[in-house]
Amino acid sequence: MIMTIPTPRDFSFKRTVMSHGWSSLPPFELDEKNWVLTRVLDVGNQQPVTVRVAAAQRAVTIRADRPLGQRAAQRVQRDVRHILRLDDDLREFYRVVKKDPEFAWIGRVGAGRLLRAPTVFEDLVKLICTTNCSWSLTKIMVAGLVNNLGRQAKDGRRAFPTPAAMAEAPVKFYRDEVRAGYRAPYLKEVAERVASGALDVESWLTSALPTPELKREMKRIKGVGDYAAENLMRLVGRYDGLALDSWVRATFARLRGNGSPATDEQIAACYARFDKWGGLALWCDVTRDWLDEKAQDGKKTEGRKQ
DNA sequence: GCGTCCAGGTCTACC
DNA sequence: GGTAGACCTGGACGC
Repeated sequence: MIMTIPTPRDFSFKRTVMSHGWSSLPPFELDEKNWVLTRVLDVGNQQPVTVRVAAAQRAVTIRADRPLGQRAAQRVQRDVRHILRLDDDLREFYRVVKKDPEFAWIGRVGAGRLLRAPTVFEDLVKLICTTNCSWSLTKIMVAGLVNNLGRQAKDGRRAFPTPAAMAEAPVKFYRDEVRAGYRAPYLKEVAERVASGALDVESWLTSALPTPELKREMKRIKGVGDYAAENLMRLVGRYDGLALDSWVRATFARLRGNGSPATDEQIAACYARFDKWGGLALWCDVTRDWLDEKAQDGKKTEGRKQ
């Protein structure tokens, strides 16, 4: 079954799927040769569906692995729109960066849409799995979650586990199978809170809370600090946090400090002129050459976060 | 192959 | 409010 969704004029499929490391974490799979993004999507109680998403003329095409009813098809289209940020309006961001010759390229190439999961819960869990470890360990942890707890699609691929499935697994599972180490009780706890309804992380997408308050709410989750909260803020559409980690600091030093380390305050000052878009301008700045590097040598995402 | 050291972000206890 | 140490793992390195 094939579906087509029109895309905004300023949308870039490649820039979006390559916007950070999510496309290399299951259930995402990225075919960088043919530029096809594959993943398993949950469509309610029925069996999950594997979809292959690719760019077309001012549109994306979605190939589902089986015929879908109307409701399931709508759910798939909603998820793809959400994942690719097709409904995000970045025109103001592009107007702001256009004024700066060093950043005007962002609007020209359609950068700035950051790939995300169909649910805030999945993004949150994955971000906890990126903290205080190498990217290779993040991949091991996420694969452990998906392979052990995710529901299976027709082709054997698996969806990301539901909060309920994660809540049922014991802490020992997170420690021994997922290799989450000290994060094990954090993952169990957040899954239990979301599954029970005590914590509604999906509401963060439309929250009216001021950014600092929303960030405080995110940081109340064990395992979520400044770095994880500010990255999650970006994925719910708020870009004033810089989400600094060791890779961003080192890349900033290489690009803008002639190799000399900068303080966090100096980094913030560099992007202050972009106001509420500062975090997005920073991220576009430090990842500008990713697509070029891919084109040149197929460089993987190893050695960096996200 | 084995042991040791290091990097990574957050939590907690302490001042 | 700020700071130091612990948490845990994979990878790099030396032997």
